[in-house]
Amino acid sequence: MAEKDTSIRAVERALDVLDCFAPGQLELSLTDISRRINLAMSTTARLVSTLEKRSYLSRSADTQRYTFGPKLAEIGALGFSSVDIRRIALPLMRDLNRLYDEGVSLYVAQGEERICIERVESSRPLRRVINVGDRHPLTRGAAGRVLLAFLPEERQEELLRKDPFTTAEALAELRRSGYAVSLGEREEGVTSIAAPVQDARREVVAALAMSGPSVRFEGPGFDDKTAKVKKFAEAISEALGRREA
Amino acid sequence: MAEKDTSIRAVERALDVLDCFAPGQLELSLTDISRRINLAMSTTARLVSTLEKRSYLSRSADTQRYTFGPKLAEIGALGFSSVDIRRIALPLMRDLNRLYDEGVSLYVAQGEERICIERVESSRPLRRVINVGDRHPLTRGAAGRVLLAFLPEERQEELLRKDPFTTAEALAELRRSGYAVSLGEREEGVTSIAAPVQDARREVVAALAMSGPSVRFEGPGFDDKTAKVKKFAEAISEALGRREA
DNA sequence: GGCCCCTCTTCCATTTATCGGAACACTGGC
DNA sequence: GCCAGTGTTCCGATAAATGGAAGAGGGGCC
Repeated sequence: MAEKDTSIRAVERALDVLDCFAPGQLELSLTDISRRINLAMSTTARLVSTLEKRSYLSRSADTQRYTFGPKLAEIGALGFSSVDIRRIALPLMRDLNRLYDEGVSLYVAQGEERICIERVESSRPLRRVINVGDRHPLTRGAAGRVLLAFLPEERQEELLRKDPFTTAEALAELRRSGYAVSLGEREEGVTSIAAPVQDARREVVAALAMSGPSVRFEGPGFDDKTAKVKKFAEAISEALGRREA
Repeated sequence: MAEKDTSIRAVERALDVLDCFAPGQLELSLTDISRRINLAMSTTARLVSTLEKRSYLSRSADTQRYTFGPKLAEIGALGFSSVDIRRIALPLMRDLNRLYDEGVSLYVAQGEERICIERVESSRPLRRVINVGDRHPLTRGAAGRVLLAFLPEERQEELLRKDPFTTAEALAELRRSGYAVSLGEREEGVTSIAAPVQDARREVVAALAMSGPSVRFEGPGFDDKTAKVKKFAEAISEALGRREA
């Protein structure tokens, strides 16, 4: 990617302000920042004020010094909980895909839906094509049920009331077994196996699913595939920082 | 704090770009962004290019779409590991302070030093005054040893080689007992009790310390104070997301 | 294969936002 | 009371930022 020379100076300067903050340098005065970025006080004040207005910086009422604002924590958390999950999961998804040459997807919950955030496609001509960005109800499909099963209980009840496609008992069993299976729920002749992915705090942040034509999933190899999906979901969880119990 | 009306438009626009990204909207094209912020394609391209140059955004080579860049994850993590630890810990530090009317501090490690990032002072005239920002060697003092004890082993050995004020055996005992005590190490007549604070991943990210004149710490109440410091350090750890073992 | 539409890049004349210096207010230390 | 340092506000000057236009490239459709 060629680096353009037409960047915007004011924006670079604002980012220079953010770069002033570092471990051990948690709070800085206006003068501190002005000196580090080597700009006039009035210029620095305007930059800092703009970042503060947008909650990227906060100003302490008592010390009048600046720190990172809540917006950065929010963006940081968002960044990690989406893009980095994909990056970390993708190599393992490819490994799973290579084992069986079946489609492997990663889903996250959003509202009443689940969204595919990463996908490794099968090379076989007969395949269930899924695209990154595809959305489906949480109540439908194996990956949906996996995500639904680990939502707060009242949230589960609310969604089940609206679309009683599965039951609280089935979700409890899912939490026990650690995986879900759907046989042609969204598409006739398609089977899907899904398992939960946890982060460092043992929160379920995604569902790993492997799916394909039912003719390839039925029979003696089914238990092996189920075990592998669970194992790879565990591996992704560990890669995300979840420690052994 | 009066909100200034003289913010910098180009900076606001760049932040508008960052605000386009949201859960479920992990990747956006240039056109997506341009439409959301209602600016010309050329203007949007320059804004996005500047953010990409500074690693606040990344551009996917295959899809040509933008996502949050590594810099935001880095800043987000930094923000949480410093300012939010203080905010979360402060109410509990105040509670501990009220129990005994002694000074309560929170330290983090940086390089070969520890830094005081939060402080609740005693109201008594005889007190050991400590300021936010104060730095001391990791090898000295109760809080220093607490932080030192949970560093990687080779890092401990390196620091002990430079300043053999404590021993590997003492650090092992500290890890076992869960607290450290210093009697006049940095200042004659001052006692300090410290315990480790963990985050959601069970990493020791800070040391909670209560200190004051030794005349007030000696005697029958010492064990009670020690137990309380440990208990409050646990409470702070739980508030930071660390689950029960 | 050609056409159309959309995305994206690059360039440049114009506009105005951005800039920093200056003046001033405020605060803490001596 | 004075001084030094921090921070705020204002304004004339100028260069940065802007958006429109032209064009390249790619994908989909016929």
